[in-house]
Amino acid sequence: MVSGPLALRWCVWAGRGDMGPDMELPSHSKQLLLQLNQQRTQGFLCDVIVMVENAVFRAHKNVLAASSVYFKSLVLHDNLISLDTDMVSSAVFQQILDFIYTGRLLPGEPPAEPNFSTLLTAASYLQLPELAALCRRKLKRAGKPFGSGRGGAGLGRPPRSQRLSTASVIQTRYPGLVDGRKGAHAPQELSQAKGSDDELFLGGLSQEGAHGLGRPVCPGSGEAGLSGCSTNGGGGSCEQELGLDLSKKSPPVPPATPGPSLTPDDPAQLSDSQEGSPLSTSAPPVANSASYSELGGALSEPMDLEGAEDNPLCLLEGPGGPPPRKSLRHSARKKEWAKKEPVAASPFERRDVAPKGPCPGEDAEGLGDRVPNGVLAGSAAAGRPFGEPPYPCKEEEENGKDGSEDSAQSGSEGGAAGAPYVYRQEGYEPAPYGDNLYVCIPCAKGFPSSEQLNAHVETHAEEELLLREEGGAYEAGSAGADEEAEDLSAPSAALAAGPRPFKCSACEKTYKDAATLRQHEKTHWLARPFPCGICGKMFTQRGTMTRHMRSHLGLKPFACGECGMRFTRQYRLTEHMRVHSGEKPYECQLCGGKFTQQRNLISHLRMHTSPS
DNA sequence: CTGGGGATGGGGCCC
DNA sequence: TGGGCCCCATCCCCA
Repeated sequence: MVSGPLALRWCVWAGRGDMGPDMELPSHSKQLLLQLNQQRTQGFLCDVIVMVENAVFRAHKNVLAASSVYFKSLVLHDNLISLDTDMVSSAVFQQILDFIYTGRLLPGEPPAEPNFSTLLTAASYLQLPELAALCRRKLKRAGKPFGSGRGGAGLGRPPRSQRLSTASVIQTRYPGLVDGRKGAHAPQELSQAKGSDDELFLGGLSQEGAHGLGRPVCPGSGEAGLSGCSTNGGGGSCEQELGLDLSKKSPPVPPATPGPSLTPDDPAQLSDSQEGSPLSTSAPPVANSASYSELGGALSEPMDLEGAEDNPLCLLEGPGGPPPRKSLRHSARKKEWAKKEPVAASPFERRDVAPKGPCPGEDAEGLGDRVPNGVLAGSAAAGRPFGEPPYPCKEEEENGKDGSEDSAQSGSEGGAAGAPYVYRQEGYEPAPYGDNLYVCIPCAKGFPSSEQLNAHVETHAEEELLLREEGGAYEAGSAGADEEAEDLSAPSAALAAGPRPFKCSACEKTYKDAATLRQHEKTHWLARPFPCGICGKMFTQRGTMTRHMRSHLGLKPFACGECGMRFTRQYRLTEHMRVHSGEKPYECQLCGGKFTQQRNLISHLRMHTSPS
């Protein structure tokens, strides 16, 4: 098949040349381009994702490669491309992508004359000679000096205000992409980094994204929209049916699972798989050009899948078919989330714009008028990798620059009462500076960021350790930590399994190292520092959040070698394998009943112990 | 219809 | 950061 751009070029060539007019279809190239652009906006057959700032754009490799040598080199080996945000902003890239697909410079959002300086910079960077020439002409005509370097008028990055409007640009242009509910758009996100399993799942992601974008759908376990996409028990077999090996660690699934021998040039691989894409490590590709945060922001009602059927992007419950069981389960679970976390405020705070204090007129939950777009405003501005959720990045936290974590409070778990370290969510001071939202209860000190509070807490622990090592009693009061004075004798039981000098000041638990203690102490916080970029659910641990993201994205790295069923966790696969092996290692001591899973034994034991 | 078991998904937490 | 394990919730099947 002649690819789009090739066909276009052929057409151009043919138009010029030897063929007679009767051999030429004048509208062919136009129609072709129109189709391609339409497909792009729908995400249909898009096989590359371009990440700019926090926005992601889906496109076709062929088209990009045909437009730019630079892209050509990039898309050859990567399905996920990250552009230098100093050279091109998401807003500018939006224009450029439009240009590539239409041959025209479309007005921005709001409609305005393109900034040819920034465009020129970006065009030069992206090696789009035609666009660059166009920009030069325009600039020359306007009598403006131009250069392709950084700084001044040539800056690729528009002013922050402009960058902030990216979401609205995207939203306006592709409303369906950002209008939906959780899951329905399952942004193709890579929350993982550096060769993690998730890296391999972009294929699945793309596929899922494509579900939502007009491709034939094979959601979860249900409708076989794609030929050969079979229903499979717990679902999730589509990847393998599509020839996507999403499993790095588990044994390859026999049917239709290509080995790693595929080269990047392999069309099959080009289609969806992200294997081997180094850039895929940090970027959560989303729909066509929806921004990560935007999705999150738009998905501030994450549990609500109602109405998703109206949306062509619906991934889980596509129209015209009974929702697969899994979808229902998902739906039910999401609602359960909603029940559990009524205060699921959007975590996507504009951290660098909004004051850490209250937004005027903000409601109690912090849902008010806040721009649900932390990444766009903050992370993106900071050039934060896409995969980074919209909470302060490590560096920022370490520098104490951020970490306000000032958005959502799940509050449903985490031990509000008696928590020693509290994120103060009420009683904000309007002052933009000096509101120390993180309070160490033992010593009543406030800190502007969780990281600083962390560091402070660590000093408590280290102090304690030091004092223990010196054999001295912990001196209360001197450091204002008198509340901790009482419990300094390490529980001997805990020490039995090795020294565990780090004791939680909120509970009796002890740990071997400060890091684990810190991790544990976060469970006592009201604030959960790690929000899901898709649904906004907050987590105390990054790992839990990334694992959670997998569930959004249908990332199932672990495939059963027997039946091909896939799982999000290795442990699940291990459990599952007992189904095939018949192994029932868990035995009820009361009735002798055997179980394949411990949890089912526990459930069974309850049956014994319950009054009924 | 109900209860029990099998199986799966997700979150919390520790290592 | 990921693995492993625990717990809870849920669905499906079957007696």
